[in-house]
Amino acid sequence: MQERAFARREIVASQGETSSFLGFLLEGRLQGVDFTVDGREVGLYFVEPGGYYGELAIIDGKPGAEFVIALAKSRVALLPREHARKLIFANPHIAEVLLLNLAERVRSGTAQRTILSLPNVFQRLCAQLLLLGGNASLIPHAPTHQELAIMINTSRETVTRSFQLLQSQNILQRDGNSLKIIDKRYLDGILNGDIPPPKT
Amino acid sequence: MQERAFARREIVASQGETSSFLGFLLEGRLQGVDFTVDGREVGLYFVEPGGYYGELAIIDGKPGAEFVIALAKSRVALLPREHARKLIFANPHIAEVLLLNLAERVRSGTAQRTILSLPNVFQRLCAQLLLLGGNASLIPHAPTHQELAIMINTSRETVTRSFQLLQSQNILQRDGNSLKIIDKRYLDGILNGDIPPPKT
DNA sequence: ACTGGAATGTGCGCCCCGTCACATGACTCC
DNA sequence: GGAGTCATGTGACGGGGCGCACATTCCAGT
Repeated sequence: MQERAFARREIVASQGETSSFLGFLLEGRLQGVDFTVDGREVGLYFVEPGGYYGELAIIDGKPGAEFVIALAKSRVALLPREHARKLIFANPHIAEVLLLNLAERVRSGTAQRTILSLPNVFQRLCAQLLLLGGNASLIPHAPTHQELAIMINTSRETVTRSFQLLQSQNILQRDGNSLKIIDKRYLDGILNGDIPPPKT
Repeated sequence: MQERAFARREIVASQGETSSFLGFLLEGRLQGVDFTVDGREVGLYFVEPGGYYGELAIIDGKPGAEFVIALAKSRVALLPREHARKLIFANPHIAEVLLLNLAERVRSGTAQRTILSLPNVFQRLCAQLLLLGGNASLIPHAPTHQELAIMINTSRETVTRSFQLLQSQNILQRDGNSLKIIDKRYLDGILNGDIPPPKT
């Protein structure tokens, strides 16, 4: 298993290519992105340290449906495809783990889909922030406004404006490269409609 | 393996319940739906005959994240959970098939996500119709406008209006319960921007 | 420390489409 | 075959937010 480093904005895996590796993210942050026919970027998922990418190609041998891009300087460990396949099918235990992981992938995809259905951009942003934060209140290597925007189907400008609002209300705080969620309850409130999304 | 029939609009599997069956759709059409906190319906996926639902619960034992509803009168074959699990883990070949199927599920989820990123409703509708049709030009048991609307994040009225347009241009044709795509090239054209989406 | 590029911040006009309200048409079930 | 329910059609209105344009700030690399 070899290790490789990627600079910010570097392409980790290309759409249309059958990756010959299963990649584990050791450090940094990755994003799966697709492009619509008209050139618009679409954010599919984030990969956090401890996560991985490229399982689909390992399983079905089909070319990747998306690009994987390093959002921050990242280190990944690469497991060759054949090696990975042997590992999986020789050991039913590993196969089960993989199944569990894939199931988790489907579930997180569903969660993201549900976020997208929120009619209001501000709500979508709050939901995405909660998802990013998980239980922790600190989000290291925070994605840029643009990277967030394509995840929640909106424009970069609108994300900026929403951030302004959140920061001025002391809900959110920027700390260099990280993002700190001060008032999680407010985000929750926006999400389920207890607090109406602000006008401008 | 027992068989069960569901009437239109009947709930096949409930959100929050750990299903104890893997269900194969023999006939009809199912839809996976979720609800946002504010009660809005969200369409996640369609299940066509030959497809199945409830694999996630079989794999990870967690409760279903969504409802599964019969869009038309449907028949399903139910395989008990423990039975399914034994089948899967006893036979590495079956496990691989399941992995392949799950991978396909992830890929189709990604495709749906990409559709959602199209800024124009009319484009999203055309994309969804192409996806529904697959290679065939006939869509049996066509979903209602409402059911389509929640798949592509729009309102029922807008779908109706778009349908009016498509039918008046002889792109699409309704035939009772089925839908016939007359001019597939037009839909493709709308999708990749060769043909600009009509104004009203 | 400089400097160029990236990221963020902000005003403004326009238009798509969500929502409401209601009409009409289609199917099912007594 | 009548009645009630569900699906489809259609107009009017209003606002959210996209897109454009530009200013400012941050930061990495030399």
